[in-house]
Amino acid sequence: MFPPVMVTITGLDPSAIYRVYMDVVPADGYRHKFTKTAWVATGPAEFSISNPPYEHPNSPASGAGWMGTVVSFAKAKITNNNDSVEGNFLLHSMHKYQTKIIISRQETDKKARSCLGDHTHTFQFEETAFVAVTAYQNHRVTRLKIKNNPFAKAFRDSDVMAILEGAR
Amino acid sequence: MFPPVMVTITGLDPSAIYRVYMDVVPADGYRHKFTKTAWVATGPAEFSISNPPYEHPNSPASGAGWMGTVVSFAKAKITNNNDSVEGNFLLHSMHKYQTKIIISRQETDKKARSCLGDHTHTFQFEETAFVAVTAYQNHRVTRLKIKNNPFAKAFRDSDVMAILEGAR
DNA sequence: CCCTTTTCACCTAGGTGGTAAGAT
DNA sequence: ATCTTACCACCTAGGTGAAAAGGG
Repeated sequence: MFPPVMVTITGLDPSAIYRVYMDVVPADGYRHKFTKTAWVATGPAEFSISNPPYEHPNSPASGAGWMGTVVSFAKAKITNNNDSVEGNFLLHSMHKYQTKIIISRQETDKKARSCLGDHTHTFQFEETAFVAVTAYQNHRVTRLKIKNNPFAKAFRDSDVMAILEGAR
Repeated sequence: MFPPVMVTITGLDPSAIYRVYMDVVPADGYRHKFTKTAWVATGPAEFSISNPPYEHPNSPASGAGWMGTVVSFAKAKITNNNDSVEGNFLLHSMHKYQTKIIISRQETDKKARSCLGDHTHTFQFEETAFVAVTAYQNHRVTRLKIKNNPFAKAFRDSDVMAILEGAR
């Protein structure tokens, strides 16, 4: 996923141990289609696929560790392939999703561990909503990605880019 | 370090949490020199540098997790540079070292945590001994590395390799 | 017609020993 | 003379969108 979801975390107990997850969930109940300049709903969504949350590679870590830096989920991957490796989010193309961040405190006491809900908080960010595609539908998105992703440098400062800019 | 130190671990409590470390420590008290075909001691060692053990990236993990696979320390690095990043082993060139594996069980009970020695075991492997160098002294070592390290493929099946083989 | 898959050139990022120059 | 440093070509490994081919 690019650009990656990046969060800063505050308010943790510095010495407690936490696991941090990112989840990708349906943002609405429709299938979408890109028409001219905007996405429009074209019908009901496919049956939602259940994906386990992606655990951040730094997990588990202390509250102090999580709060010290920007937590980036750059390694999280999405796919439309049923045979994809574990750890990727299996999504429906042309469907709208958004991301959640889950922060779960690890209890050392076994009794406390049984009531897990009390120590887990979920944060949903509407601004992360996106439509999954197999090919870009909007040249402005393509340009945004090429401009900002280091791995797309080959497509910057090129004739293609100049033409796209001119066509804006 | 190549070839990497690789270990298999047995006898852990599958559900307990462990941290696994590799340490690099002096193997003797001498400075060495390569003469014709063998390393010989040439005098007393430099003052030993203290390096913290390298924690395996999978740490912490359950006993079941550690025992399921080969534990490889391929990412561990050695250096002779004082300004090197944290996490590298700072060694004296022309000195002999060997590696240790440290397995430490994490106690949830705070009282047990205070007497850490009881739950930490160290394993020293004489067969991992090596002399740190800034340039290879022995063509057989060079050949061994080129033959087995994927990143040295450029030097395989080449004129250089043929010449070295002939000179054996 | 619309969406998906495959292959590609072109990057980032970083691990090899060789080689020549530098340092003591 | 001996050891060290800096730079290099050449790899592994994998993340980009473009373009052409495939599928329903």
